[in-house]
Amino acid sequence: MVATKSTSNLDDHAGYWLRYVSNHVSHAFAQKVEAKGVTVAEWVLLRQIFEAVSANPSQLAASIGMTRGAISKLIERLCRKKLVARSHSGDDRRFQTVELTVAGKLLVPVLARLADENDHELFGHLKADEKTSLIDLLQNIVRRHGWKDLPVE
Amino acid sequence: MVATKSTSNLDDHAGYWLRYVSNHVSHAFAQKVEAKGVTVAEWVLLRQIFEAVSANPSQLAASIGMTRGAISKLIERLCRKKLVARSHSGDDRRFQTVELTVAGKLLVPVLARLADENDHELFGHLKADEKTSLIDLLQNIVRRHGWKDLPVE
DNA sequence: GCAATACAGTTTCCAAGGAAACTATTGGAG
DNA sequence: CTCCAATAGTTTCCTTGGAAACTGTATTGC
Repeated sequence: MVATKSTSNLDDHAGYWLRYVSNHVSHAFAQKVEAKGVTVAEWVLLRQIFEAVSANPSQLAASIGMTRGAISKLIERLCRKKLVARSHSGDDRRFQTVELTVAGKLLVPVLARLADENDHELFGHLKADEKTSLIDLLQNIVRRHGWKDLPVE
Repeated sequence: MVATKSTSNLDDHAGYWLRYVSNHVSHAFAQKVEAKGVTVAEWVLLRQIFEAVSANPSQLAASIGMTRGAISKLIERLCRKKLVARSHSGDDRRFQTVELTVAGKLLVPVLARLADENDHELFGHLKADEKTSLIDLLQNIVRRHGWKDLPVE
């Protein structure tokens, strides 16, 4: 008969290590993009707009997994930095369209390069199959739980 | 000659998926512990004090990877919740000792149970070797980069 | 046509954590 | 002994993001 530990070991939790590594990765990346005057959240949003070409705040909020309020403020900040622009293009005046400015379009590849560098610094030592199986495993978890959004924080 | 993509695919970054999954895991756990009136950061701190039996704020800050200021506030909150207690035990009056109260000691196993549940919900579908290899891989990354702290946010 | 409702975006209020200044205590150099 | 640097903890200020109330626009039911 084996006694059950009253309090299991924190180290056994995958979530613990996931968060541990994830936080370090984000933090390292934050320092890199900070030099370009951008936060991680801003990068994620820029990247999303870049991919979508243009989108409205609500779509962005849903795809990024932030509230509409947070996105509203984030867009406001990016507008002030002249990286994106808002407009009322459609006939329904409730909707806006958010697009990258020229400066924004120029910045995205620069930031993407930093993201590549960061990934390489932190995961570059993994063998190719180790990295793909890690990503596969994580994607499987996402699929399995039906997560659709892309949470930022 | 193959053209280089100007902007690599976000999905290729392990960091992206790591953060994606990690955020969801933390969020799910936050909702579970919220019912016990505790935040994730508070749980991490309680857990750390539980393991150390007693410690001073600076040690806790270092081991948890938060600033001393943040720890100070966190301890203050836990004191108000009667889960930990501060005292000036040593002869050096700059140091304090933080210990779990009886209520705190009783709560830790309850929260640990929730952590187990959460881990099982989110990673329970993995085969045993998949899970251990995931954890090994993450621990390797930590070791390789010499990270010693345990960042919370 | 006109409420009532729904929806997009904004704003307000709040909690949390980092940076750095601040207080109190200790140890050391002279 | 005294002044100064180092250290532990606290506090202040600031940024960020969520919750939920709020504004403005469109749609629907009557």
